[in-house]
Amino acid sequence: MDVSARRPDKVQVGELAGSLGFLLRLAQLHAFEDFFSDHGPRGLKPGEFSVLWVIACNPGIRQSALGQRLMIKRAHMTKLIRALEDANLVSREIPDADRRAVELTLTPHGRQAVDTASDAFFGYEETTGAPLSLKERAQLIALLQKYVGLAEETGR
Amino acid sequence: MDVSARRPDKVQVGELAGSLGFLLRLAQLHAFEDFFSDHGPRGLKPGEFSVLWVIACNPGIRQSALGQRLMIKRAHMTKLIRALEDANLVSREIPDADRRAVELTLTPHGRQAVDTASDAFFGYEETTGAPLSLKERAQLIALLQKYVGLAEETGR
DNA sequence: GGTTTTTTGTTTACAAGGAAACAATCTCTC
DNA sequence: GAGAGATTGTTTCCTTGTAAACAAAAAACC
Repeated sequence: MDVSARRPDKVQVGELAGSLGFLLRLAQLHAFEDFFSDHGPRGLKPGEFSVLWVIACNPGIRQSALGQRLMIKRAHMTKLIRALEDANLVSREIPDADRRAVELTLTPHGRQAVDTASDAFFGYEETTGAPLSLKERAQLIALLQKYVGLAEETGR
Repeated sequence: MDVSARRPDKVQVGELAGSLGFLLRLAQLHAFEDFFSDHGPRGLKPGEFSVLWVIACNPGIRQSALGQRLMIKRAHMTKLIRALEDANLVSREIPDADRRAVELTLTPHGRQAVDTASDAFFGYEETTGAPLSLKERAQLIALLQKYVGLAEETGR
């Protein structure tokens, strides 16, 4: 074998380069790295923003439904929502119809935080996707939407 | 607002559905979920397998180079390699030419583990990608390769 | 109507992964 | 060749996320 193994850019990954799971992991890390370096800590972290955003889109949504759509486990969701409640961004209400559940709404402060952050988040999204052309980026997004079962539900 | 927010399948995510970072996170979780449910705990976890695999492809590779290619931070890499060494799967050797570095090789036991696992891993990969056609899946993989800078290096 | 089963959220204990400070070695410059 | 600075790996502490056991309420069953 040669000495190329010491040069990071010459590392061979063989068949792994065709593995969907592997590529998705790499791509996600890549996207987050972009996000944090460029965009910087503009207050809300991506996870927090997505939770707030979805609550804004679905006022009164339950923790379980939110967690299923965002693929956040219940145990973790509890902590997230608690933290957001402590930060006075969301309010929890237990409906009379089902007293196990928790219905989530944004506080005025939360609504304002989402408003402020959404420009930065979605604006950033436009400019990312470095080595891809706009067309390729759109194609990638469409395929991912289909893969995760999120197609055709955007605008409705 | 309507009551649809309680039905997990009716949750609206708005513009988030077009966010590359969001989709990548969802897709990765989706892929891992597939993997663990179907494939089950066949010994090696995905992360461990990929590390062993890349060491197999690049004998004598250094921890830093491995970490850069796999996007694993140095602090974490130390722990991973330690665990793999304790399991007698890799061996660490400090080269005379640079005594800071650590060069990694598979032990015979490690080589055997990769051989056994690779069929399961790559075989599984073939069958995954549920709602996508074979063509779409190939397209997705090609786009991801380009996005993460892993194109054209597969077969070499 | 009373018992079982399921759903929903919480708690606790842990695993995965990262940031920052550190020590050792190498490299570069003078 | 003697610092100054960069690289490599390790350690410690912290954040993020998960698994499993639990409690409370609803739904299903008989």
